[in-house]
Amino acid sequence: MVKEATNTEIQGILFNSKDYFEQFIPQFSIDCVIFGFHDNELKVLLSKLPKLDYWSVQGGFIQKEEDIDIAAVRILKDLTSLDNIYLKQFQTFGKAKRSEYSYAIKQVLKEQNIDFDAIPFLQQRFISIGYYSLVDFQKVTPSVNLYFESSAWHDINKLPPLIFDHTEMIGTALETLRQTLDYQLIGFNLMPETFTMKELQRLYETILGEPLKRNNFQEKILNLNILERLEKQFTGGAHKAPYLYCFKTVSKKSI
Amino acid sequence: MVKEATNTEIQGILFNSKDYFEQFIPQFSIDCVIFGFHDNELKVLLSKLPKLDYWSVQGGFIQKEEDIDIAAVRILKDLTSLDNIYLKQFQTFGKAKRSEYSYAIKQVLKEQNIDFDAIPFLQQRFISIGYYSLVDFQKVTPSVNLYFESSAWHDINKLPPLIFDHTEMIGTALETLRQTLDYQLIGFNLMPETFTMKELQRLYETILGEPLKRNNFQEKILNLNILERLEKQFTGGAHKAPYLYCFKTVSKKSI
DNA sequence: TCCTATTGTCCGAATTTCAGACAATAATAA
DNA sequence: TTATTATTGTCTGAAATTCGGACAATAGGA
Repeated sequence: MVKEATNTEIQGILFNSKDYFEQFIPQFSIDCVIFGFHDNELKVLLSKLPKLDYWSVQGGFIQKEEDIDIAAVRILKDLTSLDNIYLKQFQTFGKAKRSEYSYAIKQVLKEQNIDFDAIPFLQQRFISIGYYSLVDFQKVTPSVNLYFESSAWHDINKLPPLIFDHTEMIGTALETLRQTLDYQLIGFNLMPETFTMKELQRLYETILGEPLKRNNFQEKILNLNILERLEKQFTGGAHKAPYLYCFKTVSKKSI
Repeated sequence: MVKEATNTEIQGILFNSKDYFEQFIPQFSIDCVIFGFHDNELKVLLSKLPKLDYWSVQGGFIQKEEDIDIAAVRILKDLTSLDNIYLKQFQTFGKAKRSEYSYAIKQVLKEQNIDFDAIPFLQQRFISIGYYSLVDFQKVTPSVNLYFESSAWHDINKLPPLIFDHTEMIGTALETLRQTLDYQLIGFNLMPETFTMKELQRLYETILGEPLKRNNFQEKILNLNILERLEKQFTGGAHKAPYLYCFKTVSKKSI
């Protein structure tokens, strides 16, 4: 077991490997699949490795004396600056070889003075607890984790190359979201404050991956009695204007 | 971080703490909630702490280079001697203080020369990945883990005092089982080779916690076309004898 | 003023779920 | 042998739900 501290200069940040071992539980991470809805597309927030077309679900580590659910909230807040968000654990990923970068990737990173092999804490195998969260796209201000170049939203149907088992991870998160949507009203967490019925229908169609009947969808949702009808939205189209709606409930988290 | 090996004599087994650190990932365990069905009751297999009325879901540790799913299969086999069993991960438990024995329990264990405080590997906080499995009650030959006195099946509605967060763990496993039963035919994993329709109905009623209509249950199950009707079962009752059934499918695991 | 595209709602058909009824029958009692 | 009893297998129609088409209302443009 590695114990010695090593100091590494990465992107101008003096990084002390010993800090990791003192602060966090080794071999153990939390990854957070963040879903948002925009332009009639379901998207996930991903971060890009510098100078590589490889992307990653973002995450973090668990402090020595921290509940994992608390850690997940903290990590999500670091990544999105959002609080009080729908956030659920969905699966733990633990293939022995899951968290190894390919030689090619390591080389490119080394050219940029990022050498994970020099950070003992990161050299070990990691088991990762997957959480997924549903956020209001408009409210997120993404931040970029250490070692990454940028963050961006990606359509769930057009995912870029992903590191590790992150493609599978997003797939499992989406499948969990789908199944949960069938019997819980979590979809609303993805909507802005006000919205039309058509926009809500598009969200459901995107998540479920199938078209829904307009009349029946409207009837079903209205019968749930969770929406408040607001003023009409005049979009300028040559047709009847739709109503705007908002949720009756107070806390999004509890829906 | 503790590195030194300590030897401890427990129940006649010379136990080397260093082995733990060399073989397994620290702070990380797998717990396996094993469900069986017998006497019209849904039961879980639990192990008892010696001379204490405290019981535990059984589990094990993950080898350094072992996939967690593989580890779960290995652990289940150790506990039940069964292979090729329905086994699914359902949740990971990670409260910071979840894996601490009370002072009172430690005292009683110490009187029997079981001193967990003397085993550095076990002194740390543990995060545990919960798996649940569905087994044919009749086929299980339970084995008892180190440190435990005996194993026994317990009715899910009459659980004894449990250590750590194991009560919650069993509750979550049961809830997962319930929800999965609604759209997958996993119930069959709990049945013996042959059974009557009434027995199958009792299983469903026990898991779902609600009575079902005999006629509609029979019709629905038969329409699924997964059962093969065998000979009648003459039990000696003064009434029409029911048919025995078995599954058409080959592998139980795949249902 | 008419036309078009979309929205909100209604209503009947199709399907599924639900509940009662009844004949069949294995063992026992008369 | 026959009647009785408890349970099983199946049928059928009612109730509830889902599904799909139709149509009036309407905002803006022609």
